[in-house]
Amino acid sequence: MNTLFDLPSESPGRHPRSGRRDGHGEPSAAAPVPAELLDDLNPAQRAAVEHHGRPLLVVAGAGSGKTRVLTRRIAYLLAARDVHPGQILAITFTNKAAAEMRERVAGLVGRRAGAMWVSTFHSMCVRLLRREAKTLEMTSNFSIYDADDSRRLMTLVGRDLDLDPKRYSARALTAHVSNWKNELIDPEDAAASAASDFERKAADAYREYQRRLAQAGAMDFDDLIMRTVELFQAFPDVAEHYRRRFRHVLVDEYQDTNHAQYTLVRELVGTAPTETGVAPSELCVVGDADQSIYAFRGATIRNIEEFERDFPDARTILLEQNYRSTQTILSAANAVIARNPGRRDKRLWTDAGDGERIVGYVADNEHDEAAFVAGEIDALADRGEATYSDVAVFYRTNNQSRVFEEIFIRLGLPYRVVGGVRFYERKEVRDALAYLRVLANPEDTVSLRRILNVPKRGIGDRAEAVVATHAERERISFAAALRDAVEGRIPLLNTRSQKAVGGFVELLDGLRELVDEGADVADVLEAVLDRTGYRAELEESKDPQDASRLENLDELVTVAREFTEFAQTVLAESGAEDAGDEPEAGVPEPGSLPAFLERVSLVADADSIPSPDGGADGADGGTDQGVVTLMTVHTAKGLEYPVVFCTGWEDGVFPHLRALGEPKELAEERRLAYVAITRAQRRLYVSRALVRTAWGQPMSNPASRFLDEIPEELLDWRRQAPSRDSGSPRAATTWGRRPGTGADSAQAGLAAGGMRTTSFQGFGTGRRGDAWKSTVALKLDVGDRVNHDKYGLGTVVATEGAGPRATATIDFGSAGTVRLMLIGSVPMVKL
DNA sequence: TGCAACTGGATTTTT
DNA sequence: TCCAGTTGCA
Repeated sequence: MNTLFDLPSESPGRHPRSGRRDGHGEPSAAAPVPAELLDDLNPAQRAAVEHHGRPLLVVAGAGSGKTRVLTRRIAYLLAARDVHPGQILAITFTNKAAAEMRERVAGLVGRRAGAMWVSTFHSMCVRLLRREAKTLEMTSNFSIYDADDSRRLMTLVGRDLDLDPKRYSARALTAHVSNWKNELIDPEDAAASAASDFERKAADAYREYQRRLAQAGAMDFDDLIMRTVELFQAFPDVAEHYRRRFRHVLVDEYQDTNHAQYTLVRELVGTAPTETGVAPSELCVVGDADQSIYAFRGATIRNIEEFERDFPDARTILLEQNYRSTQTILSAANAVIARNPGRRDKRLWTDAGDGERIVGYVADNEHDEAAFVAGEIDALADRGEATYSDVAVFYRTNNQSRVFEEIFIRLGLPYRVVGGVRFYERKEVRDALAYLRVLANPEDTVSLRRILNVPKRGIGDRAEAVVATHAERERISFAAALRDAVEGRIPLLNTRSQKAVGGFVELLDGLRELVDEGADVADVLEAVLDRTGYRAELEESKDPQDASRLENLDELVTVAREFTEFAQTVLAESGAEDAGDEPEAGVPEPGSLPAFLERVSLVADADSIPSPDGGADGADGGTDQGVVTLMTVHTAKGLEYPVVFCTGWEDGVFPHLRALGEPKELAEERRLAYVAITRAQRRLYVSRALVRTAWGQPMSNPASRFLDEIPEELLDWRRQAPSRDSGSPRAATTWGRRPGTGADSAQAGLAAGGMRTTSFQGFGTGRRGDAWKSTVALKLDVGDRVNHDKYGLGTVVATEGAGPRATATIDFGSAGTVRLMLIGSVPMVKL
């Protein structure tokens, strides 16, 4: 969590880490000579740094020195082109990236870096929106709702609109709304273009959701972007103000931008001079289409693919020389990604030599796979070829971490799982923050209702509903309705509840007094935990989970404490020279409650990933060997490790089951595979399991098609699948290497149009040598009618395979079209 | 109101 | 299998 405090720099001239070597082999700080900034760059990198004028797209392959180019370019703008730091806006996706960029630029140019804006899309927008709140006629004090808050709000909306929570789950609705916002579609447009029952209802929900957000003085993550775009489009003078200010805009990870973000960038830099003659700003975007793995969150790869069309005069520079991996690893990555259709050809290369071959392993099951990984890590450590912190284990989905944890614990291998439930997503942390949010913004309904009865104080669902109804009827906020309740103006509320509500309101008032007196955030937080009885309740509990909840709350208090102290140090340091600086409009006072809330809302804690270069920043370094890092491939993006284990390379796992029938999703999975491979510096392992237990059922999984796409000669198979003619009882299921050509289109054709693929299997694992129950439960032909326990009535539209591999594709009407395996206990009868 | 039993669903997740 | 969210009962 150490990047929590050093970004963005709110007060110009502040740069807590200046003077510190940044450890990236950059030229020394202070006044750099322009030539020195170019010295150690390759020709393509240099061109990207020196380029000026037209919009620039830097296509930066994995490990090609992307951050180096960005930071050097900024330093070069300052040193050689006489650009003022205040004219620079650099946008990233993560705080971590922003912090790194800021730090590295500071290492190059020193204190001047402080005046740049280096921030994430979201914090930049928050800053703009708070500043321009008056223009938009909203409070500058708005709460920021994350996915969980949004879902809660949507649940309320769904109930209000009488939507069946099964058909219209808050989850599905918020996803839909998010997509609309990413596309800059407002509720009216959404309603107008709704093409299905679901969309019409979702559009209704969208409108109501927005109304309630506004009422609560809140914005969700997507709003931050969308509203900023609206701001620029509705008020050209505001847009012009910022364009005049930011003459240089740099965007990192451009392949991950969604439509709204793209539009925002476009509005910011402009494409033609304004009426008053402000020319477009200089734009430089950096990215790699092959590493676009967030389409499911609205990122659209088209932004980078069509950059030259969007910005007609643009120049593109390709960075293909890789400084991270061996040629073997790069060749594997190149071969896999080359299978994606319609991509710009790009081939990573290195002069670092071939290195070791990639080790392949076919395990009997996931436990066997984990044992292999653990054994291999042990062996590498024993031989002194790697320390634990050199090693990362990747998997597709979080639940796959379990088997690794089990065996690592058993063997005493130090490890750390990154991801999963994050700190700020923990219930107790969110509860505590909800109190703070209500104190900062009394109208924040979602937070208010969250803590209304937490800890339990006798305000149950009924009481809450009565108050909510009152609020609706009187067209007042929930907070105001609570006050009405206290004053006995809600007849339906019984006296006991009324008393309880009274106590709650009093509690909040008391806490708010504390805030008004200017108490430190940490003290307010302590007061919350004490006065509510939250801490006492956890302390009394015997549940061991509650002990860790307590620890988390203590950690939160520490974070708050450090936040205040940091702000005070900065104020003290900058006080002298920056006196006379007016507080910037819209920026919360450093160290204040709103500032703290903003920070924790916009910070993810992926920051706590132990750095592989030995300088583990986690507190759990344990041994001098560090710890092995376990994470999903998604979290691994942007990281690198000397030794990488790619596990679970099975069709249905990676690529994920739900991607198998969708060429677009399959392409994204392949990019994910590409990301996984290119994380490795020296050694790469790829493994799969023949049988894997999923949802309590053992599943036989064929080899991942991505495995087949790695050229044979790069692979050193440590263990192969038993061959077809080995005569073993398992022979019938051999999933040997399929002819690895064009399999995608065939698969795609098989599973067309949003089809779901499910298999039901009821046999034991091969390991124990069980004979196959090769009885096919149902013999089906095209046209047969069936009744399935789950999907209901259906018609067989296709059959494939025979014996244990027989499958049928069945159209269940409104329940969808499903491909089922027919082996074992199929919950379905033929009619 | 609060607890226990039940049901259904189940990727990935920078902010 | 495991979790969260809902329902039914004291």
